[in-house]
Amino acid sequence: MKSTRNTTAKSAIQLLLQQSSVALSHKDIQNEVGKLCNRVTIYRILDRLVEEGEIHKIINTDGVIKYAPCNQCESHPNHNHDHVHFSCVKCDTVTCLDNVQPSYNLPPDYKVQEVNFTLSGICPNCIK
Amino acid sequence: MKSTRNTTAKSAIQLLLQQSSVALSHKDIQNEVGKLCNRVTIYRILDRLVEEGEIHKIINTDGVIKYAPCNQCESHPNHNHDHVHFSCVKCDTVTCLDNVQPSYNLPPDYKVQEVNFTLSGICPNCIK
DNA sequence: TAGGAAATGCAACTGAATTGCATTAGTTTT
DNA sequence: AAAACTAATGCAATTCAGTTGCATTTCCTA
Repeated sequence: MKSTRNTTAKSAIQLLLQQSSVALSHKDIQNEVGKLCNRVTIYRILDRLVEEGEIHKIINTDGVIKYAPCNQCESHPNHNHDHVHFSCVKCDTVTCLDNVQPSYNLPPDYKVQEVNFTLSGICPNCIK
Repeated sequence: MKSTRNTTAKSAIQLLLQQSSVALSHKDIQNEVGKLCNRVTIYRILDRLVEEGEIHKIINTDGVIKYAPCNQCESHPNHNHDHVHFSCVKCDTVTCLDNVQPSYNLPPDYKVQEVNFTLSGICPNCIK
């Protein structure tokens, strides 16, 4: 059986994501961890964390992939990620709005597995 | 003043999109038009069509960019693209659900400019 | 139909992401 | 505590999507 290990790089990246108020891209993380580990390793660690359900992937409206921790995963074992993300065009940050759940009425015969809902505009920090 | 011209390649691509029931990626279009025009030209034509408001861009959940015509643009001059897109994981097609408009309750001080709402799962064609 | 500008083709370039493989470092077992 | 197993890492090379510069072509209009 395949196991997963706790390495220093993995722990550092996981902590980084948990302490960040916004979602981080691969490049953000690379800038932050510096020479702690290789560029390629960051890709692989992020894949692993997604696989393990520790973080989730967000595709921003500009196509850039960002990552954020799954805040509600502990409390909800069968968690889904159907909350709203907000992408600020001014400060270029992506935030998880964990409490905002969108509603919609689909035609019959569509079976939804995942939801990806991103709003873009001006965030409260930038609107002032 | 800058004008825009109707070239054979542009017309062909526009027709292709209008006649397609699903959104098309750059690669889809390239396969379809064959040697009619260059790879780079397709990129530039798609940019132009988006600019002109003839088509809109959809970022799929896997990060692939797809394009679809703006069906309601003629009737709604100040149209927005806040309808739902459905991405089928089985047949890998993206469809515009023009009539499905999501609703959500944002915290105050968020100013929304654009909406990007993509559901993924199994489409009616594949569920049978 | 002639002139000016938009559009195209081609080649080169950029940057993000992936792959293969040798090496390193967690984890488990004795 | 040392050995052994294998996940994880680093590095170099590669792939792929998308962009840019520039010479040439094609469209439009005056």
